[in-house]
Amino acid sequence: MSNKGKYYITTAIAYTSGKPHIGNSYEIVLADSIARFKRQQGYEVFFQTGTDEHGQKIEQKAAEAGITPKQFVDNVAGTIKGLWDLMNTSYDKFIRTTDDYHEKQIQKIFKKLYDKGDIYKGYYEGLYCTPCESFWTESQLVDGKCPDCGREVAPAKEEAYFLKLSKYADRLIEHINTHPEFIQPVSRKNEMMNNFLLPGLQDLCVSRTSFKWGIPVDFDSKHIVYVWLDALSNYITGVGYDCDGNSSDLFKKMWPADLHLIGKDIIRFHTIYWPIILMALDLPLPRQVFGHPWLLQGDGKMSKSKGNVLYADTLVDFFGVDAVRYFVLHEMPFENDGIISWDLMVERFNSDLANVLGNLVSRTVSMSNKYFGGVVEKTGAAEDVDNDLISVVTAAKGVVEGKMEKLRVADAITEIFNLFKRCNKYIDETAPWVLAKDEAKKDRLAQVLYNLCESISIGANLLSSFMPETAEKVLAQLNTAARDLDGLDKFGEYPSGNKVVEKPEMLFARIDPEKFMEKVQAFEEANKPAAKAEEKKEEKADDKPAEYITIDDFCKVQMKIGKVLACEKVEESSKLLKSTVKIGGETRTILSGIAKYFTPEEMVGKKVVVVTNLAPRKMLKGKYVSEGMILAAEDENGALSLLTVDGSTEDGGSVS
RNA sequence: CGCGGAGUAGAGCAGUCUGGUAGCUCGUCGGGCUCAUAACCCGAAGGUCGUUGGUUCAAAUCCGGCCUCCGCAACCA
Repeated sequence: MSNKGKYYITTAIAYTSGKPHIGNSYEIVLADSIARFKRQQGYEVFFQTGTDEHGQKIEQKAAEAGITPKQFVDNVAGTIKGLWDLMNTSYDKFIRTTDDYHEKQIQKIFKKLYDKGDIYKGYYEGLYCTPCESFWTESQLVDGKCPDCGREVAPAKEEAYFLKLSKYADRLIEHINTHPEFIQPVSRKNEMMNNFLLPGLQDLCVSRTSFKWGIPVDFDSKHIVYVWLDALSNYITGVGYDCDGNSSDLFKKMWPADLHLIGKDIIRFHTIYWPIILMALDLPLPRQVFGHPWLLQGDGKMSKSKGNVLYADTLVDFFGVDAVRYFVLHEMPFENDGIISWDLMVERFNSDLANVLGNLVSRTVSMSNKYFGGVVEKTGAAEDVDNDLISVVTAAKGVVEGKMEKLRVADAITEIFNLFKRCNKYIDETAPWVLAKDEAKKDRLAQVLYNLCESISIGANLLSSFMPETAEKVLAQLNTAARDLDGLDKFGEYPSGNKVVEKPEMLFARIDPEKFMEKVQAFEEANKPAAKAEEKKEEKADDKPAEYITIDDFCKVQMKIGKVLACEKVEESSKLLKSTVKIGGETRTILSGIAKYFTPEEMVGKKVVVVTNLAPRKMLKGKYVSEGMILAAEDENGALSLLTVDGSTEDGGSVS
């Protein structure tokens, strides 16, 4: 294998605030495919991924769960690593930002930049809300008040450290302009230039004092290093960067990274802050940052309470690892968001994996057995019809490489499947079952089967970066070894006289869509209560939901009949209706999140059940106060109906 | 006017940067074949490219207005 040099690829490190769903898992599979492909091409690849474990959000979540932040992130990081392993991803390094070598380096980096003057101590000036312990900018305020709690804010100053972005801005603009491949896709580049770089960069505040879960600034320990400075630096600390000049050989070989693969939402951090941090450290910039789009769920919104959030491990249970890899890679377009749904997955599974690929292998292996006892021989009995097959198959390597060069992974896979489709067509063109009837055409029949075995071998080798297990299984059925990419444009390497397996193994068993959807529904049903409980736990981890309440508890809830006198939409919200409700002698204003289900007109005149002793709740930043709750029933599909009383009960009547 | 994205055949998408016969996969219908996982192969139907103005010899593509949908944010007492 020719050595083409090194290739250092990273994913964004996953934030350990919870279990990643299938959309999050997509990135690691994408990176893995690229890494495997580069290895097959002959590059010395280093593939790094990991977890981002610091920050206020994690501190809060841990507190809610009643455990330490470290316990919390250990748990989630384990889950994430388990998922990455389940997806058969071939990362070389899994870094955690709580790893001690990383934390030490971050402190050193911070110190170095401080000594150099690129980080300086200043004051963060802004409008401060004391109870919320938060700074706000003018534009974030709502009616001049804190957007969180609606209280007054006051101008305040706080000691903080800043990174001199402005010092390097021109250099960065120059770099982006002279390296068109740096930010991919190109539309993102324009976004960064127009929105951030050209208007002028403000220095970035790179320390925090409002929480503790992070890496302390070692010479000023009440400050915590800004999580992005902490997280981004994983790309160098993970391969052994040392601030004092004692970097590892690995670092010297691998840096700069060849590709940072990230989600489109964090492009700004990777194409502005990160390059500037590197410039300040006198390190070269990564060659390319690719902001991939998102994988969204098609059939209805993902929601924990509906129990329909898709996780990689669930999908693997239903389809198997390689099928899931195929879905996410194939459905994800290059620039726009992709959609994933049960229907689409079943369709792809049946038509692409079972019909085109699985069945092709199956029919080829069984014909080889049927006609030649499994022994495939190159007899040289060629015909014109072979030429097109051979040219398609031998061209595939170059086409796939071209697509991969541009990171068009979905297109690369499509090309490989086109190869398999061409094979199916070839079978039809040559009709081996006809040849088999004529003893004189035995040599020709042998050559046809040989051509098929060779074509499938080449296809399977091309597929191995994307669906490693499947490629291996196909090659095993053809009883042949994996090849380097280099030779895949040559036809005829499959050993003549080779014996394929006796019985073809079914690679992908066709799925009956109806039965399958029944299974899915049963699964979602089964998961619903669990998901609901989990969500509740997340929200209120401290008080465990009691299974029973006493009659006394129940009596604490006062419910009365109210008559809706007036109702209007709340301008600022798409979900809220504001109702004026008469309950006996008093009238109350109640806001309800039911605007999608009822019009204000429908509401007026209804007699509804109202919880009257619920604490008043400020909503929409304190602009409104809701003084109770109108009860409604919700079914599985999320459709709502109001609890009303029939007939004669007057408003003010109590419910028990 | 909170930020961002999207409207192309029944479904999912490509094509838009760089204007020049509207394409792919699935589904549907018709035909062929029987080696194979009711699979495979061939053919057909199906689109005023969201709408409306403009630029141009020529617009899915460039420019402006409008409509609709989605994500984020806010919010569901």
